[in-house]
Amino acid sequence: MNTPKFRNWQSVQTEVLRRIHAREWRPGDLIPNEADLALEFGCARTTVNRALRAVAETGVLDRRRKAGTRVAVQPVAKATLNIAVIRNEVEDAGHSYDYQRIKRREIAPPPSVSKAMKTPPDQWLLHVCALHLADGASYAYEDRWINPAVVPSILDENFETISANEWLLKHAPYTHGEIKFSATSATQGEADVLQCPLQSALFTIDRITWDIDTAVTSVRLLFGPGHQIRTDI
Amino acid sequence: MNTPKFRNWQSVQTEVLRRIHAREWRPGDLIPNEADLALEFGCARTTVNRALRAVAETGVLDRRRKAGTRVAVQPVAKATLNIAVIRNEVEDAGHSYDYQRIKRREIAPPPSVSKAMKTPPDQWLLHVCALHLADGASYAYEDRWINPAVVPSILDENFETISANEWLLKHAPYTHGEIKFSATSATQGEADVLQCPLQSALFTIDRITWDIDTAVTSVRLLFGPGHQIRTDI
DNA sequence: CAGTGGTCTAGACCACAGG
DNA sequence: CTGTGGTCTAGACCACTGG
Repeated sequence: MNTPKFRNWQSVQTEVLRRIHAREWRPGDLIPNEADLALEFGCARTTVNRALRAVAETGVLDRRRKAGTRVAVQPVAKATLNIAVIRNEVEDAGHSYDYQRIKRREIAPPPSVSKAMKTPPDQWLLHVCALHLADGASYAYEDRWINPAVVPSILDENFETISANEWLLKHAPYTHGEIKFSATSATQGEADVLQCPLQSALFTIDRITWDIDTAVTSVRLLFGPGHQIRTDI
Repeated sequence: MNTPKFRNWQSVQTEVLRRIHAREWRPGDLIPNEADLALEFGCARTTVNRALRAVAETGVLDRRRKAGTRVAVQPVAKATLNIAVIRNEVEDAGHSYDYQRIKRREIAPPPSVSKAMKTPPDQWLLHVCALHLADGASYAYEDRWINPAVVPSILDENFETISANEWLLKHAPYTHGEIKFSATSATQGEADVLQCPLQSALFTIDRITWDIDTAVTSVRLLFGPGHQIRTDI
């Protein structure tokens, strides 16, 4: 065996990716098990495990006990999007951030919302609408419903200077959530607020977060025309 | 110390998340170092490391050598999207998949494409347009440019029965890429193909993949109105 | 049943960056 | 300089699951 030593899991990972890329290990192929690779690479099995696990997380390898490790036939591209607080998103892009509260009221939500948040239909929620601006121009419109049962102190906040977006992150813990991305046509009201033509295609994010089994907040973010989010794969 | 034993890294992770959630460790707080936690939890430091690393990957913890581990002030939500082969996406949703090739030609691309792919302006590329259908209805329109220099054998394929999407995944390796998500308005041509109204808001994915320093393919996917992609956070 | 990946341990050394 | 996380090792046992 004239394979040089691999000293760390990153170098093992690189070698594994090289073999896959070079078609030494083809899609669908079973690759050697961890113990054999450890022997070949001259390192501990733990190190090989770490490397293979990292590769598997990207979807390039399929690992199953007893069945072994295979090169994925159709590597599902896993795109990780970082959904930051809008203020940070804007400022990191080098623009000045501004915020305007548009509406704040306590009202029973439409059925679609109470259903999604699993709150009683007659239970009122806090409804906050606001506009996020970048360099003075409309950037995103936020339409949010908040369950005051989770964080009662939120009723003391008028959201005139701080966005619900930031307030919640700071004060309301959540355990899990769901995000949906879509494209929607600007309604007249949305077009007015975002200062764009009627029916403009708006990049849309719908997010709902939960604290164990209670909905914390449900929000729809509408981004102005041309907005895009990017990520490397 | 009456803390019960934590036997595996998942349980340590759960406990860490519980403390953060319960505000025992607040945003910005420095938490004990790995060695101390290992002592408290009655497990090896390696195990604590594994747990904290997992939590840090989700953005809930910030870890820095010497500075220690802190609870993130603004946990950037990391949404991982699985971009699968369209056929699988459709079939996994329980629909029948169908495919129609619309166009295939070898032609010099518009400047925007040759620039993005860093190919000479006069270098011709393979241009393939196709429609993906779910249960017989338009699902997504694919507009793709392929660099034949990377995989010359692609010129033998007419893409009448297999989509470039699948062919490339099987035959063309790539090392990295970029994905952009946005919303675009349907042009007349797009509306015709997707059988939707003019100016419909279309969820759009632009992707370009590279093999080291050579562009493999650049593709735009337009999804029909109402399409959304979701993920848990 | 048996082979594979999953994980734990104890100890060690190292790389990095804060002070 | 020193404390922290990052990683490696060798060995061990375990959990799952394919055959």
